Parts: sequence; C-alpha cells; structure tokens
Amino acid sequence: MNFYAQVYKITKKIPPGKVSTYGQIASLISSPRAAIMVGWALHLTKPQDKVPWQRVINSKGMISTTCLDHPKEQQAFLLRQEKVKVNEIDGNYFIDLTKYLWWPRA
DNA sequence: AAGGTGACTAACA
DNA sequence: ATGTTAGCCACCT
Repeated sequence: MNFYAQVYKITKKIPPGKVSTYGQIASLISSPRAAIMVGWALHLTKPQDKVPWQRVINSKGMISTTCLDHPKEQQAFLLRQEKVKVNEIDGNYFIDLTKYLWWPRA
C-alpha cells in the first residue's frame, strides 16, 4: 500500500475532538522521520476524500500550515467546531496536546 | 523520464 | 539555548 494511502487511513481513524501529530502518524506507518511526507499527503487531501486533515498538527501542538490555500485559521476553525480548544498566540494557533492528543490503542 | 519539493522532526554544533 | 542539517519517498513539472 502506498505511503499516502496509509496516512489517509490512519488520519481517518482520528476521532472528532482529538488531534494527532505528523511524527506520530509517520511512526505508525514505518519511519518516524517521514513526518514531512505525512504533512504533504494531507496537503494533497481534498474535501471529497473526507480526511480530517485538520486534526493533524506538528509535535509542538502548533498549526504550521505553510500553504496559503489551507489557512491555519481555517484549520483552527474546524477544530473549534469539534470542541477542541485552540489557543491563538502571536498569530499562530496552539492546541493542548496533553489534553487532546489522540493515541491509537493508547 | 528525472529531479526537485514538501502541512516535519530530532540530532548536532 | 537557538540554528542548521539530514532523512523520509511519492507527487508534480
């Protein structure tokens, strides 16, 4: 199975109200250092794919979307819709990982 | 068809 | 402590 397919598959498992990280998902697939590819895979994701890409953030709990087509404020908005508390600090958005981080089968 | 690129992370200096 | 470098591998041009 393609790396991306696995990214989508795992990302879809994230329940509403929870978030995960790129590195974490990369680790679940194969390589902990393939995090950047996870992010890229999500970048290629479309609404019709029904992948909750907004639930995936970086290891610091910050929304670091560099893509202008996917505004971080949009991601923050989507997360808030799921009852996830998003803190806005200096134009960036942070999420309390200790509270919202999702871990598959703990 | 081949090569650059990317929503990241962590280790080194 | 902060800044830079290497590693990951399929997609896009």
